[in-house]
Amino acid sequence: MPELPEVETVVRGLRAAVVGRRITDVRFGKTDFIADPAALVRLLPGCRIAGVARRGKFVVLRLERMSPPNARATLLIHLGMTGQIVVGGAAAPVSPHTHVFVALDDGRELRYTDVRRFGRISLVSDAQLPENVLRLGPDPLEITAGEFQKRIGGRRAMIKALLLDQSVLAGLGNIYVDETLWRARVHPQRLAVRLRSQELLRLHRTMRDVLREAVRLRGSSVSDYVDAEGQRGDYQQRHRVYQREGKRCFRCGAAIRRVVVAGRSSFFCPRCQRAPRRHRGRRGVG
DNA sequence: CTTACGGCCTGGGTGC
DNA sequence: TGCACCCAGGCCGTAA
Repeated sequence: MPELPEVETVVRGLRAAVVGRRITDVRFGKTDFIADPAALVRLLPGCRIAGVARRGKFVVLRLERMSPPNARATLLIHLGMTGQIVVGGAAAPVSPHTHVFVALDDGRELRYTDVRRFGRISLVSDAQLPENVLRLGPDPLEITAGEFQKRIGGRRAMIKALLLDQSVLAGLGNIYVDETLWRARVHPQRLAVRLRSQELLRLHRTMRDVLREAVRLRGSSVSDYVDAEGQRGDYQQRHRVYQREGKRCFRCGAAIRRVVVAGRSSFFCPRCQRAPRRHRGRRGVG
Protein backbone atom coordinates (compact mmCIF):
# COMPACT_ATOMS: atom_id res chain seq x y z
CA MET A 1 0.00 0.00 0.00
CA PRO A 2 1.97 2.93 -1.25
CA GLU A 3 2.10 5.85 1.15
CA LEU A 4 4.70 8.59 1.39
CA PRO A 5 7.76 6.37 2.00
CA GLU A 6 6.85 3.93 -0.76
CA VAL A 7 6.06 6.69 -3.26
CA GLU A 8 9.26 8.52 -2.33
CA THR A 9 11.24 5.32 -2.93
CA VAL A 10 9.58 4.78 -6.30
CA VAL A 11 10.23 8.40 -7.25
CA ARG A 12 13.93 8.19 -6.40
CA GLY A 13 14.30 5.02 -8.43
CA LEU A 14 12.42 6.52 -11.36
CA ARG A 15 14.43 9.70 -11.22
CA ALA A 16 17.66 7.74 -11.57
CA ALA A 17 16.23 5.59 -14.32
CA VAL A 18 14.25 7.86 -16.64
CA VAL A 19 15.19 11.53 -16.27
CA GLY A 20 16.52 12.78 -19.60
CA ARG A 21 14.97 9.91 -21.55
CA ARG A 22 12.63 10.53 -24.44
CA ILE A 23 9.35 8.64 -24.78
CA THR A 24 9.04 6.77 -28.06
CA ASP A 25 5.76 4.91 -27.70
CA VAL A 26 2.77 4.37 -25.41
CA ARG A 27 0.59 1.27 -25.29
CA PHE A 28 -2.22 0.21 -22.95
CA GLY A 29 -4.00 -2.76 -21.52
CA LYS A 30 -7.09 -1.66 -19.64
CA THR A 31 -7.59 2.10 -19.48
CA ASP A 32 -10.56 2.67 -17.17
CA PHE A 33 -8.31 4.25 -14.53
CA ILE A 34 -6.71 6.70 -16.97
CA ALA A 35 -8.36 10.11 -17.34
CA ASP A 36 -7.82 10.47 -21.10
CA PRO A 37 -5.86 7.59 -22.62
CA ALA A 38 -6.13 9.01 -26.14
CA ALA A 39 -4.38 12.17 -24.97
CA LEU A 40 -1.49 10.11 -23.64
CA VAL A 41 -1.11 8.31 -26.96
CA ARG A 42 -1.26 11.61 -28.80
CA LEU A 43 0.96 13.71 -26.57
CA LEU A 44 3.51 11.52 -24.81
CA PRO A 45 5.57 10.17 -27.71
CA GLY A 46 8.41 12.58 -28.37
CA CYS A 47 8.29 14.03 -24.87
CA ARG A 48 11.46 14.26 -22.83
CA ILE A 49 11.16 13.31 -19.17
CA ALA A 50 12.55 16.40 -17.48
CA GLY A 51 12.03 15.43 -13.86
CA VAL A 52 10.36 13.13 -11.38
CA ALA A 53 8.92 14.39 -8.10
CA ARG A 54 6.54 13.38 -5.35
CA ARG A 55 3.58 15.43 -4.20
CA GLY A 56 1.86 13.68 -1.31
CA LYS A 57 1.25 10.18 -2.63
CA PHE A 58 1.37 11.29 -6.26
CA VAL A 59 4.22 10.53 -8.60
CA VAL A 60 4.76 13.64 -10.71
CA LEU A 61 6.48 13.19 -14.08
CA ARG A 62 7.49 16.51 -15.62
CA LEU A 63 7.46 16.32 -19.40
CA GLU A 64 8.78 18.63 -22.12
CA ARG A 65 7.21 18.44 -25.53
CA MET A 66 9.21 19.15 -28.67
CA SER A 67 6.47 21.12 -30.33
CA PRO A 68 5.53 23.76 -29.64
CA PRO A 69 8.99 24.42 -28.24
CA ASN A 70 9.22 24.22 -24.45
CA ALA A 71 5.61 23.12 -24.06
CA ARG A 72 5.28 21.41 -20.73
CA ALA A 73 2.92 18.89 -19.31
CA THR A 74 2.75 16.82 -16.17
CA LEU A 75 1.80 13.20 -15.81
CA LEU A 76 0.23 12.56 -12.40
CA ILE A 77 0.25 8.97 -11.21
CA HIS A 78 -1.44 7.79 -8.03
CA LEU A 79 -0.63 4.19 -7.18
CA GLY A 80 -3.82 3.54 -5.24
CA MET A 81 -3.43 0.33 -3.28
CA THR A 82 -1.65 -1.98 -5.66
CA GLY A 83 -0.09 0.23 -8.33
CA GLN A 84 3.52 -0.44 -9.34
CA ILE A 85 5.82 1.46 -11.65
CA VAL A 86 8.78 -0.57 -12.80
CA VAL A 87 11.44 0.30 -15.37
CA GLY A 88 13.16 -2.55 -17.16
CA GLY A 89 14.07 -4.04 -20.47
CA ALA A 90 11.35 -3.88 -23.10
CA ALA A 91 11.81 -7.58 -23.69
CA ALA A 92 11.27 -8.53 -20.04
CA PRO A 93 8.32 -10.81 -19.33
CA VAL A 94 5.10 -8.86 -18.72
CA SER A 95 3.64 -9.22 -15.21
CA PRO A 96 -0.09 -9.87 -14.98
CA HIS A 97 -2.27 -6.76 -14.66
CA THR A 98 0.23 -4.54 -16.47
CA HIS A 99 -1.83 -1.86 -18.21
CA VAL A 100 0.55 0.88 -19.34
CA PHE A 101 3.72 0.45 -21.39
CA VAL A 102 5.85 3.54 -21.99
CA ALA A 103 8.74 2.80 -24.34
CA LEU A 104 11.89 4.89 -23.85
CA ASP A 105 14.62 5.89 -26.28
CA ASP A 106 17.23 3.73 -24.52
CA GLY A 107 15.35 0.54 -25.30
CA ARG A 108 13.85 0.18 -21.86
CA GLU A 109 10.23 0.42 -20.87
CA LEU A 110 8.37 2.04 -18.01
CA ARG A 111 5.44 -0.16 -17.04
CA TYR A 112 2.46 0.45 -14.78
CA THR A 113 0.97 -2.61 -13.14
CA ASP A 114 -2.12 -2.49 -10.92
CA VAL A 115 -4.12 -5.54 -9.84
CA ARG A 116 -7.02 -3.56 -8.35
CA ARG A 117 -6.81 -0.57 -10.69
CA PHE A 118 -7.52 1.76 -7.77
CA GLY A 119 -4.65 3.87 -9.08
CA ARG A 120 -5.19 6.93 -11.27
CA ILE A 121 -3.23 8.43 -14.14
CA SER A 122 -3.86 11.81 -15.71
CA LEU A 123 -2.00 14.16 -17.98
CA VAL A 124 -2.43 17.80 -17.01
CA SER A 125 -1.14 21.03 -18.46
CA ASP A 126 0.75 23.43 -16.24
CA ALA A 127 -2.38 25.56 -16.19
CA GLN A 128 -4.39 22.66 -14.78
CA LEU A 129 -1.71 21.62 -12.30
CA PRO A 130 -2.73 23.97 -9.48
CA GLU A 131 -6.31 22.69 -9.31
CA ASN A 132 -5.05 19.13 -9.05
CA VAL A 133 -2.44 19.85 -6.45
CA LEU A 134 -3.95 22.81 -4.62
CA ARG A 135 -6.24 20.74 -2.44
CA LEU A 136 -3.33 18.75 -1.07
CA GLY A 137 -1.97 19.80 2.28
CA PRO A 138 1.73 20.30 3.04
CA ASP A 139 4.20 17.44 3.04
CA PRO A 140 4.65 15.72 6.42
CA LEU A 141 8.42 15.79 6.00
CA GLU A 142 8.42 19.52 5.35
CA ILE A 143 5.81 20.89 7.71
CA THR A 144 7.16 22.74 10.74
CA ALA A 145 5.95 22.06 14.26
CA GLY A 146 4.18 25.41 14.28
CA GLU A 147 2.35 24.75 11.03
CA PHE A 148 1.43 21.29 12.25
CA GLN A 149 -0.12 22.67 15.41
CA LYS A 150 -1.98 25.30 13.45
CA ARG A 151 -3.48 22.82 10.96
CA ILE A 152 -4.37 20.10 13.47
CA GLY A 153 -4.78 21.73 16.85
CA GLY A 154 -8.23 23.01 17.68
CA ARG A 155 -10.09 20.81 15.25
CA ARG A 156 -12.87 18.64 16.57
CA ALA A 157 -12.27 15.60 14.37
CA MET A 158 -10.48 12.50 15.58
CA ILE A 159 -6.73 12.77 15.24
CA LYS A 160 -6.53 9.71 13.02
CA ALA A 161 -9.07 11.13 10.56
CA LEU A 162 -7.12 14.37 10.33
CA LEU A 163 -3.76 12.67 9.77
CA LEU A 164 -5.33 10.59 6.98
CA ASP A 165 -6.92 13.63 5.35
CA GLN A 166 -4.78 14.53 2.34
CA SER A 167 -5.95 18.14 2.44
CA VAL A 168 -4.54 18.45 5.97
CA LEU A 169 -1.27 16.64 5.30
CA ALA A 170 -0.43 14.97 1.99
CA GLY A 171 1.27 11.61 2.15
CA LEU A 172 0.20 9.67 5.22
CA GLY A 173 -1.94 6.55 4.93
CA ASN A 174 -3.23 3.92 7.31
CA ILE A 175 0.08 2.22 8.10
CA TYR A 176 2.12 5.30 8.96
CA VAL A 177 -0.70 6.98 10.87
CA ASP A 178 -1.10 3.94 13.12
CA GLU A 179 2.65 3.58 13.61
CA THR A 180 3.01 7.29 14.37
CA LEU A 181 0.14 7.28 16.87
CA TRP A 182 1.56 4.26 18.68
CA ARG A 183 5.02 5.76 18.95
CA ALA A 184 3.60 9.06 20.15
CA ARG A 185 1.27 7.19 22.57
CA VAL A 186 -1.82 8.92 21.22
CA HIS A 187 -5.10 7.01 20.85
CA PRO A 188 -6.50 7.21 17.27
CA GLN A 189 -9.91 8.36 18.52
CA ARG A 190 -8.65 11.32 20.53
CA LEU A 191 -10.17 14.57 19.27
CA ALA A 192 -7.46 16.89 18.00
CA VAL A 193 -8.92 19.75 20.04
CA ARG A 194 -8.29 17.73 23.20
CA LEU A 195 -4.61 17.11 22.50
CA ARG A 196 -2.19 19.02 24.65
CA SER A 197 0.40 21.16 22.94
CA GLN A 198 3.06 18.75 24.14
CA GLU A 199 1.22 15.84 22.51
CA LEU A 200 0.92 17.69 19.20
CA LEU A 201 4.64 18.42 19.26
CA ARG A 202 5.36 14.78 20.03
CA LEU A 203 3.11 13.68 17.16
CA HIS A 204 4.88 16.02 14.77
CA ARG A 205 8.32 14.77 15.77
CA THR A 206 7.28 11.11 15.80
CA MET A 207 5.58 11.33 12.41
CA ARG A 208 8.76 12.65 10.87
CA ASP A 209 10.94 10.06 12.62
CA VAL A 210 8.71 7.23 11.42
CA LEU A 211 8.58 8.52 7.84
CA ARG A 212 12.31 9.18 7.61
CA GLU A 213 13.12 5.71 8.88
CA ALA A 214 10.60 4.17 6.51
CA VAL A 215 12.11 6.05 3.56
CA ARG A 216 15.55 4.85 4.65
CA LEU A 217 14.27 1.26 4.62
CA ARG A 218 12.62 1.81 1.23
CA GLY A 219 9.06 1.57 2.47
CA SER A 220 6.80 -1.23 3.67
CA SER A 221 5.99 -4.24 1.50
CA VAL A 222 2.79 -5.53 3.07
CA SER A 223 1.07 -6.96 0.03
CA ASP A 224 2.62 -6.29 -3.32
CA TYR A 225 4.49 -2.99 -3.12
CA VAL A 226 7.76 -2.88 -5.04
CA ASP A 227 9.96 0.05 -6.04
CA ALA A 228 10.98 1.11 -9.56
CA GLU A 229 13.58 -1.65 -9.66
CA GLY A 230 11.01 -4.23 -8.59
CA GLN A 231 12.52 -4.58 -5.10
CA ARG A 232 10.50 -4.91 -1.89
CA GLY A 233 10.91 -2.55 1.08
CA ASP A 234 11.93 -3.50 4.61
CA TYR A 235 9.95 -1.22 6.89
CA GLN A 236 7.21 -3.84 7.46
CA GLN A 237 9.68 -5.47 9.83
CA ARG A 238 9.53 -2.34 11.99
CA HIS A 239 5.74 -2.19 12.23
CA ARG A 240 4.69 -2.07 15.88
CA VAL A 241 0.91 -2.11 15.61
CA TYR A 242 -0.21 -2.28 11.99
CA GLN A 243 -1.95 -5.63 11.37
CA ARG A 244 -0.83 -6.91 14.77
CA GLU A 245 -4.24 -7.35 16.40
CA GLY A 246 -4.01 -9.69 19.40
CA LYS A 247 -0.23 -9.67 19.42
CA ARG A 248 1.80 -8.15 22.24
CA CYS A 249 2.67 -4.48 22.37
CA PHE A 250 6.44 -4.06 21.86
CA ARG A 251 6.51 -1.57 24.76
CA CYS A 252 4.21 -2.95 27.43
CA GLY A 253 3.12 -6.42 26.36
CA ALA A 254 -0.61 -5.66 26.27
CA ALA A 255 -2.63 -7.16 23.41
CA ILE A 256 -2.87 -4.88 20.38
CA ARG A 257 -6.46 -4.02 19.51
CA ARG A 258 -8.27 -3.07 16.33
CA VAL A 259 -11.07 -0.53 16.01
CA VAL A 260 -12.55 1.17 12.97
CA VAL A 261 -11.77 4.89 12.84
CA ALA A 262 -12.53 7.08 9.86
CA GLY A 263 -13.66 3.92 8.09
CA ARG A 264 -10.23 2.33 8.45
CA SER A 265 -8.89 -0.53 10.51
CA SER A 266 -6.92 1.09 13.28
CA PHE A 267 -4.43 -0.81 15.39
CA PHE A 268 -3.34 0.51 18.77
CA CYS A 269 -2.15 -0.52 22.22
CA PRO A 270 -4.95 -0.01 24.75
CA ARG A 271 -2.44 0.50 27.55
CA CYS A 272 0.09 2.82 25.88
CA GLN A 273 -2.54 4.80 23.98
CA ARG A 274 -5.21 5.79 26.48
CA ALA A 275 -8.71 6.12 25.08
CA PRO A 276 -10.52 9.42 25.49
CA ARG A 277 -13.12 9.34 28.28
CA ARG A 278 -16.18 9.18 26.08
CA HIS A 279 -14.91 5.99 24.53
CA ARG A 280 -13.86 4.23 27.68
CA GLY A 281 -16.04 1.33 28.61
CA ARG A 282 -17.50 0.83 25.19
CA ARG A 283 -14.53 -0.43 23.32
CA GLY A 284 -15.30 -3.54 21.30
CA VAL A 285 -15.00 -6.96 22.86
CA GLY A 286 -12.70 -7.86 20.01
C1' DC B 1 -17.41 25.56 6.95
C1' DT B 2 -16.63 21.18 9.55
C1' DT B 3 -17.36 16.46 10.41
C1' DA B 4 -19.24 11.67 9.83
C1' DC B 5 -20.66 8.17 7.09
C1' DG B 6 -21.97 5.15 3.27
C1' DG B 7 -21.06 3.66 -1.27
C1' DC B 8 -18.16 2.72 -5.11
C1' DC B 9 -14.17 0.99 -7.72
C1' DT B 10 -11.68 -4.37 -8.17
C1' DG B 11 -10.12 -8.92 -7.28
C1' DG B 12 -7.17 -11.87 -3.89
C1' DG B 13 -7.86 -14.40 0.09
C1' DT B 14 -10.76 -16.81 3.17
C1' DG B 15 -14.19 -19.71 4.88
C1' DC B 16 -18.04 -22.59 4.20
C1' DT C 1 -14.22 -28.02 -6.27
C1' DG C 2 -16.89 -23.86 -6.31
C1' DC C 3 -18.71 -19.67 -4.70
C1' DA C 4 -20.23 -15.80 -1.75
C1' DC C 5 -18.35 -12.40 0.84
C1' DC C 6 -15.02 -9.43 3.21
C1' DC C 7 -11.73 -6.05 2.82
C1' DA C 8 -8.21 -2.70 1.28
C1' DG C 9 -7.46 3.33 0.24
C1' DG C 10 -9.14 7.33 -1.74
C1' DC C 11 -12.72 10.00 -3.09
C1' DC C 12 -17.24 11.83 -3.58
C1' DG C 13 -21.97 12.84 -2.38
C1' DT C 14 -24.99 13.63 1.33
C1' DA C 15 -26.63 14.86 5.79
C1' DA C 16 -26.38 17.16 10.18
